[in-house]
Amino acid sequence: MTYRLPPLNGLRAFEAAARHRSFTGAADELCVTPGAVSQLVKALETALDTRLFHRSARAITLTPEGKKYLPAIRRAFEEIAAATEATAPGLPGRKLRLGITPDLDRAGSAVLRGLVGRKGTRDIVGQRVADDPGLLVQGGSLDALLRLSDEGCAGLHLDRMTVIAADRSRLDAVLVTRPGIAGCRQHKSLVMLLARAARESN
Amino acid sequence: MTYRLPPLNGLRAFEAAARHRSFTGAADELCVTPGAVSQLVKALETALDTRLFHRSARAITLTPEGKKYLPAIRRAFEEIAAATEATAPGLPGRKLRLGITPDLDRAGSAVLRGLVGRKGTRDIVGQRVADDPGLLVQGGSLDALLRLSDEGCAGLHLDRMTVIAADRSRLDAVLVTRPGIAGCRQHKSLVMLLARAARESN
DNA sequence: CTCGAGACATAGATTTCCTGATGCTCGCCG
DNA sequence: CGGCGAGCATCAGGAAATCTATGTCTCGAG
Repeated sequence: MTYRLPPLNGLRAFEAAARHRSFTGAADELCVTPGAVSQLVKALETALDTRLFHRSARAITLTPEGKKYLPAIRRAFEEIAAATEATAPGLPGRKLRLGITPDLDRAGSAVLRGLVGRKGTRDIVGQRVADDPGLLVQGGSLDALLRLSDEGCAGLHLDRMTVIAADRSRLDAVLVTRPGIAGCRQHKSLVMLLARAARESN
Repeated sequence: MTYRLPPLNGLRAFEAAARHRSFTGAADELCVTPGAVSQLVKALETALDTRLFHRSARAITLTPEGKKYLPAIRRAFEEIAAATEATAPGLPGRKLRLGITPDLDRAGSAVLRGLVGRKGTRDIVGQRVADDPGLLVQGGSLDALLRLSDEGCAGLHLDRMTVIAADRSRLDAVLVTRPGIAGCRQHKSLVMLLARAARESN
């Protein structure tokens, strides 16, 4: 059996852009520039001869065709991601080493305190570190870094998060992750943890 | 949600190679050289840090990890292919124009005669043409060409088929298809038709 | 033993892809 | 109403990935 498949990297850009409702957001996730995402999506649309997004100056929205197309693509990627994680785990048999910058540590978030604590969680062990994405290089001492700014993170995976400080104020933080790790079990566990904490403190 | 995905083109090469049990066969399908497939698979194995094939001089076989990995990948590609065909059909609303070379036409296969007949089938209309893959260029008069040789088909999708002649002898034919069309509904229908005819004449 | 098929390695060439700059459009706000 | 600012499109140039071509090796068939 032979498959008729569109450009797969374009498909990935499409899925990410749809999820973020933004080419810029997708670009952060994919560690490329917004222009690259724009080109990938356009190439996909050309290959399909079908428009997937409406573009306006401020936002993108899915066309009916895009809406129809997306769920299957999402399922397919979930399937691939799950199988990959099962066959070749991203962080086999160890915890994700999370760095937390002094700024954030000082804010005294309850969740973060739990992560830095004696044993961390099953999947994560936190530590206070300098605010330096350079610690994330291959072979470095960190797998991910939670900080306030997204500066100097070219080529790194970004997730924007809200962190609840001790005084119940909300901080806009950025979880910077080494590519190749982003999306593995431990990383998902971390993102979930932070998202739940933010959601529960309304 | 963020996905951890391996190199998608390598995944495609992996799936095709597993199906053909051969890098060369996969290369035909993907319209590249066997060396390219070899490199894509190796890059995938490196990214996963997991060996997917055992290589011997004459053949490749899946490792246990490869065996475990394959079904999910296959399901994912099926999902994508189906969604793509549903959202953006390869040959929207028309029949596949199949060329049949004089050699094969003369052999007088019953199935082929049916295809060339007045109306063809629901999906296919056949015609006798010269043995020239050049007819398959974009904008040309053919979508696929059934012939005996695979010469001069660089960059075109190949499927190897068996055709039953009028005298019940078996001919090794090659179905050459324009890339971008291979795998669409009409093409699948054609491949099925020929495969069934060959199977039924044992 | 020789031959052929097929996998691998490498180098060079080609193509793809990404970046960075620039321009545009739209909504917001003074 | 006119000046931002955010975000997407586009383009040219360059970086990076990918493909081809060639040669080598191994194995199995004859």
